[in-house]
Amino acid sequence: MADRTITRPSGLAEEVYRRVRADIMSLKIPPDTRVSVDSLARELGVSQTPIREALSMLEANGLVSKRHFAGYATSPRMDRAQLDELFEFRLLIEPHAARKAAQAMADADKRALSSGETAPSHDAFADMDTEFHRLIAQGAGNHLIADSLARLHIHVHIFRSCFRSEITEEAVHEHDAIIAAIHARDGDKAEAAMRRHIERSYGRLRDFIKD
Amino acid sequence: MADRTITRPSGLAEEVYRRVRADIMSLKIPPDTRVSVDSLARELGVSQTPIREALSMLEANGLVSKRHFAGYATSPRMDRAQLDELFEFRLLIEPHAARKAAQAMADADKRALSSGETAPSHDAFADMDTEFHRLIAQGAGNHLIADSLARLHIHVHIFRSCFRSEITEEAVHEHDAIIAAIHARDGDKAEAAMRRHIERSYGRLRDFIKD
DNA sequence: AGATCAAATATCCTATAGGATATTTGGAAC
DNA sequence: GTTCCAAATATCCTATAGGATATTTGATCT
Repeated sequence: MADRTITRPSGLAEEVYRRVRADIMSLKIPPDTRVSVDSLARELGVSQTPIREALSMLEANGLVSKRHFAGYATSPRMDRAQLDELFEFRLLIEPHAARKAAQAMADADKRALSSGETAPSHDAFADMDTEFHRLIAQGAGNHLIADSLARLHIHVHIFRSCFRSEITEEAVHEHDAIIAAIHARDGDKAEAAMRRHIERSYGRLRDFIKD
Repeated sequence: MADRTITRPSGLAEEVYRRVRADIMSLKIPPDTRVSVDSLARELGVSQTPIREALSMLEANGLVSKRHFAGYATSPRMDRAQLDELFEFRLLIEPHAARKAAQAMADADKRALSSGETAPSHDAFADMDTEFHRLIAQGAGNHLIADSLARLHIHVHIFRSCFRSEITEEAVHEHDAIIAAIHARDGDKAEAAMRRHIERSYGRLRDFIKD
């Protein structure tokens, strides 16, 4: 059997982008850490040019910052003010997305929504949570909403990982409430359940920050 | 008198980024047009590397798209579906921003808000409109809101320029209503006025698209 | 001991050259 | 006249070399 996969090289830059983003999200590269173009080039075995392109894209997405003649560094961990701003933004977008998803979500996505039952490890729960919110944002049928939330969830993921936030039964139950409302195609309930979920989630994460 | 300006070179990449973004917004580079790295390098008199970094950032912001081994091209003009998505998003964010701005905006920004009275040319009105919405988003005190709206307004600007949308007295009056509500620190009125402004603006722009 | 300054280092920034690919152009066949 | 195919071109992608700058280290002075 020949290889039937379509080869879409897509360029080294995007490959590097995915790799470095994964390293940042897994804290293999911690927040507020210098990222050397030269080191990355040697480690990944590619030239400096695709590294520079990848870092430029990461900078545009707010994961690293550049200072002239001083190189790149990962963004520092969110402080209290940034966490507040992020959840204020999520409260504007995600409840509306849940309402629209309840009204218009495709059946295939609705099934995928409730497929993940078990959440054994911390990483598995984080991935499941990311996928859960991604599916709902996608179900809202608005690419701007989906893209914005994807960007924000990366930062939430990093923040949670910094504090080894344990898996809470509460979050699972809150997810279940949202899933039930979407399956019932009840927009009002889905919006309210999502709002409640985000507010509770905000409360749980806020406890990790004192200042 | 010596030069008291702090020299912040900030890199050629950012300089190129601003320049190309300006060219795209002014339609000097029309939508759906190929952008050659080599041509830009020759035209701007710099090497290819900063051009590549600038284009990577523009791609992350959705102003150009890249295809492997086929180069960059400006994004095509928004179609009806994209316009709908964009204004759905604005309706989620900007009314809330107007409410918060009415409650918390700094006095200096409030004065700047009502400074621009005249709107002689099409370009001048476009700039004034951009600055108006930028000030309100900034007044909301949330960087995520401000950054998101700045990105979206670029696309609105391009869309409007494509159709040589004339200056409407309506838009000016709607702006005045928002300004009055903010000066009165009336959050409810500011939010409602902003919502009305965006809905009317959407109606005016939608007429340019048939499909 | 602490602070200040200069040299050394590591890193970034820019420019140029060569290999690989998509696009375009021209011609031949139907 | 239209369609198909092959060669030529323009462009991108990658790699490497040299100049410029920020950071660090170490010694000297108070």
